[in-house]
Amino acid sequence: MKPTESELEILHILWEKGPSTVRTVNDVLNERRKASGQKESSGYTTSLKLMQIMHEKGFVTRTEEGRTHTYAAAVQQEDTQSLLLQHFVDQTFRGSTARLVMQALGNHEASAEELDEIKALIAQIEQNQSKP
Amino acid sequence: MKPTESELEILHILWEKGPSTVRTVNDVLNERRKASGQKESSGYTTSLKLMQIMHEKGFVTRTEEGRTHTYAAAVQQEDTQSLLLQHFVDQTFRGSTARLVMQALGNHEASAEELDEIKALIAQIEQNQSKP
DNA sequence: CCGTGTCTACGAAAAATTTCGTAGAAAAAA
DNA sequence: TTTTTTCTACGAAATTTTTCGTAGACACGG
Repeated sequence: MKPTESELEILHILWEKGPSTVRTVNDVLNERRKASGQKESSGYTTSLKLMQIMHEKGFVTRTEEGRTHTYAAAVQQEDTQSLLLQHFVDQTFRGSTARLVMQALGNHEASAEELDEIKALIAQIEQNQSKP
Repeated sequence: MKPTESELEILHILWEKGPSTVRTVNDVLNERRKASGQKESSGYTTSLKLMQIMHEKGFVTRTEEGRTHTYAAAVQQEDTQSLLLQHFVDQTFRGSTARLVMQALGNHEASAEELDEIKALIAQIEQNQSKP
């Protein structure tokens, strides 16, 4: 299943910081929102509610430590990104991964190192294609 | 501004088929939805309403021909994809285009021709980087 | 001419997502 | 101990997006 936009924000924090309390997540969330200036800060109970919903959906696990709960991501970052990417490619590029990559490389300037990484990856894929 | 999911579906049809009536768009929409089996078919007035909203938002233009209206995309496909891509990279890969590309190339098998295209593009970018 | 079908406009229901207010329990501070 | 803060639970607003029902105008076939 696909996490919503807000759920994804929280997942990123859990992936990066590891298991965390609602308080921590909410603080980081608001720092980031403040830094980027894209969204409003949200109240504590908003994050709490979201994380409870994510728990119901199975996106996070929860352990009780005394009064407070500690949440941890229950889904892998790469799996989730892969799932979202699939949807995005279908929706925005009508399934053409090549178009997506071209657009991505065309717009944003990737560093020389990143380009090298990508070249290496392509070479590897070609290897596998020639020797199946 | 960013089109919603449904609005994007309609834009794809207008980009591909050129200026079209609501009837045509709705038919194609339902064919595609039926083919992929992902979503339910939607009624005529649903598409009509969506396209009216898109007109208000400026995503499409509209010309009256007798009783019926013909709609055309008012935004460029590449511009829109670029905008959506920007949001998606920020949201899902926290801004790392390189990660996105790696993930995209890693998951889906691109054809040899596509890989060649991408390699050519990378070469071109490297050209521009060495000669700024 | 008359019924039937198709078109637009419009409001509002339905669904999905996000946000918050309040209550009660537990902890911490005073 | 008393007060204040901090937690969870929960329901329900507020928002956004999608869908549909209905009405009135026009066209077309019979």
